[in-house]
Amino acid sequence: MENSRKEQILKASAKLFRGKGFEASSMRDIAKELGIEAASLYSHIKSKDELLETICFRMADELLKAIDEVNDMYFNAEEKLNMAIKNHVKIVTGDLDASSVFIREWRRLPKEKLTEFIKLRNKYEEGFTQILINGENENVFDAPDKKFAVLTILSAVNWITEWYSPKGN
Amino acid sequence: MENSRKEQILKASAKLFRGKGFEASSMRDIAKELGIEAASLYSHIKSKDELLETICFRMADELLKAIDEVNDMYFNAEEKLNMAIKNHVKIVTGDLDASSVFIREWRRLPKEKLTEFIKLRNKYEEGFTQILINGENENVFDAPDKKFAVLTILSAVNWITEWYSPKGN
DNA sequence: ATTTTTGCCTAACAAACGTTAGGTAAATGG
DNA sequence: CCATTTACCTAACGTTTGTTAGGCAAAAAT
Repeated sequence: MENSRKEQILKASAKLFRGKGFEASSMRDIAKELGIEAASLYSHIKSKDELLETICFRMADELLKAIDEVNDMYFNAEEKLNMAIKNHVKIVTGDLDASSVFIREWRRLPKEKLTEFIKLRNKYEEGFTQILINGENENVFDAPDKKFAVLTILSAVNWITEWYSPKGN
Repeated sequence: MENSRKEQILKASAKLFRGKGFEASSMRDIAKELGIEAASLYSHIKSKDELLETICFRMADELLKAIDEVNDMYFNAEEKLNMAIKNHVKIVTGDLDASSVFIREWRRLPKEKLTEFIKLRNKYEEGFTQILINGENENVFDAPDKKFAVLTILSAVNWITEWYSPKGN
């Protein structure tokens, strides 16, 4: 169940999408990575778009679940922010290929799925914003423009995928 | 000289590359933006790759020139860092389309140009690193891992292109 | 006034793309 | 032991892609 052919295809897709981008990675490239023909992929998946969708929405769901858990816990705002960032880093470093695609290639989602994705992403950002609002009430943070602060935090954190290597520091 | 046809093509390309990505923007799309046929573009440019190259390397050169100027000036490290970031922001906000392409689409450069581009980008980052080293000698900054600090600064600053609007705040 | 250059056009190209159809051999299940 | 499903194959499709060839009218240069 875990290493099904579909899962292997997703893994190979994420690797290629990360390296060369979504549109520059052809079905024939993905197939070659697995040692099969391009047409054979369609025994397991419906379309190329489905691959990008699955990768992006899986990451989004995982991140959303994590921040919801943090926000439901009864910690103070400082602890919450700490936990949220730690979780984010853990998830992102847990699958660098998929994360890179999630961060970098989501724009290539088909229009209809794109708006759905952006909705999820905004929800995630609101999770962070909520922590900052809590922090302001507790007088521990001072962030007049919360939206701005959240984006700055996430932009810095997301840069991980560019330099983090599993065996490096 | 300033609004030559080639310059118009570059402007339209940057806009499209930013919006839909390099590979998803066809020559026919770019031509339509200018009200001409795709084949007509080739009176002014050599290839589609040339468009991406010109956009990316122009930005790189402009940024490099700016940081070199700052680093040659005799300010203390704090002033230098301030100036460098201010310049970066000014350049990036000066042409958001080109900057987005520079930040987001440089990966799609042809292999040979890609390594050249990365060399320039590293040089730029070293400009920042140099400032942090100066600051450490002057005991005004404390950044044990300079490479990391520089990337964090730049990642935050580059996020501008995602939210900054010429008429907004 | 005549040549040259410029800036566009239409038509077409070969290559690459995502995807479908139809088949085959091996694994699976009753 | 036979039926069915699974996982792959080859061949081909229609479309889109970047790009070239060749032409034509207007503008610029001589």
